[in-house]
Amino acid sequence: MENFEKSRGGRPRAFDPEAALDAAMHLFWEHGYEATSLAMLREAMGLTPPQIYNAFADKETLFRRALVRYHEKEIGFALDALSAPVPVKEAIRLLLMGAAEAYTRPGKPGGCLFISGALAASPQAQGIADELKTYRKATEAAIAARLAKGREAGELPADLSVERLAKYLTGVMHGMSIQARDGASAEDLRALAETALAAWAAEVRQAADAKGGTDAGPVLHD
Amino acid sequence: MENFEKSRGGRPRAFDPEAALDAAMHLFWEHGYEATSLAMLREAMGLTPPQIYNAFADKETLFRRALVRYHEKEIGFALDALSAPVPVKEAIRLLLMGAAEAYTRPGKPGGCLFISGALAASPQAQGIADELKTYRKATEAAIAARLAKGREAGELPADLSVERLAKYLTGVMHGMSIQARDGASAEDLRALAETALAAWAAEVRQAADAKGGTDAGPVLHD
DNA sequence: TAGGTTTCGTATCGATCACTATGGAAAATT
DNA sequence: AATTTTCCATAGTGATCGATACGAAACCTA
Repeated sequence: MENFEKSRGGRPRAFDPEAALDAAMHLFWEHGYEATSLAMLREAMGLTPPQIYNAFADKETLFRRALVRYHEKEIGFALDALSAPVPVKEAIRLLLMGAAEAYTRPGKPGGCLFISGALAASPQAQGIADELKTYRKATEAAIAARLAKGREAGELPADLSVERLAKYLTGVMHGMSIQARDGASAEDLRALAETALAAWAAEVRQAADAKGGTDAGPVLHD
Repeated sequence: MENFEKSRGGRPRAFDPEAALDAAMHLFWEHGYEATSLAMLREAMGLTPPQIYNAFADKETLFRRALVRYHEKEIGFALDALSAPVPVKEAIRLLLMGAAEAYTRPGKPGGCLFISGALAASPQAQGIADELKTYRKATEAAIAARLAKGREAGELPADLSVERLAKYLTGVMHGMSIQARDGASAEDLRALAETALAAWAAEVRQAADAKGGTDAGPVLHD
């Protein structure tokens, strides 16, 4: 596993590319893509500009590599939760609770890089914003897929809209990310997740009630 | 109302400051504070740099004025909903449905300026990020206040945590803002809000059940 | 050791950033 | 009309942006 990249002759690198990438990832996570200057990266990575550009091509490539590393190293909880051999409700619970922990990890920036990285961007960085949107959409799609699997397994009402519920759950995670940025604690986020999960029960109950013929009408219209 | 600022002699302005501020607000809304350059502002506002600086001091002051204008002109729905003479549940419903509409208004950038403006920022723009956080926290506090008022009116269980519920509802609004940025339609957001409001009913029911002595246990643990 | 290859450190590159000095033009005041 | 005051347009300011040119240094192969 070590020395994966074969030496092709020439002077060897005087730094660890993965450690440098980690430093860059944390900086992007904290300040976003455009607001992170090369001067800041240089200091955090402990490298000179030519070292950075030789190893990572340019700032945009460095950011995209940081996204991949973030996806692999920081938010594995999401894939773990959605692929866990548990009922769909428990899987979603693991997902939200994992987010509560990952978004408030000590020593790490609050929230999710896929949101903080570039919600708004200059026209020049539109491609970066689009890339992040793609990551967010992939999460939503993964949630929808897990919900659909649960529905097919009979764990959810057959007439439940998984797309709609996935949008809600993704939105809740996004909201948790911003709350984390605003200083919410892991416990705050867990409480938020609990309330969000209560909606799940209500939504399912509502669908089940409608199915059973005892339609109680819109839940909130009283 | 017109000619509010008295002429103090000298050559009058050749442009409408409010129209220029509107243009700046939309640009900040779309691209965020730091990613909006003066060149972009100059073109969108139809002004020369000295005109901008004479009227608005500097970029930061211009942005803060844009925030005030946004608060007054674009998201009045929030204050309207929270101060409407209706039961608290209906007020919150108005709030979320108002957000669904405001975040997807045709011809306007998606989402909320208070979120898109600067979730992440460079160290130099930390003050701007803090200012936006203050606006977000004010919304959360206003929601909590309305919930507390409803609780005192007997519309909510006495043991309900308004802070916790306010954090959830604020988080949902934040999530709606990001979903809007990612292309969600007003109908998508209304559906998201409906699901979020179902959580409300579940949470209240849960508290009421616990109060009534028929504790059914955590809703989702089955 | 000679040749080839890659990275190293130093010193920048042009472009763009937010911002302003300057001087004349236009309107209000006297 | 004379004076004062403010705004206008032109043309730039120094600073920082992302990204490099250059030649020396350090490795490999032969």
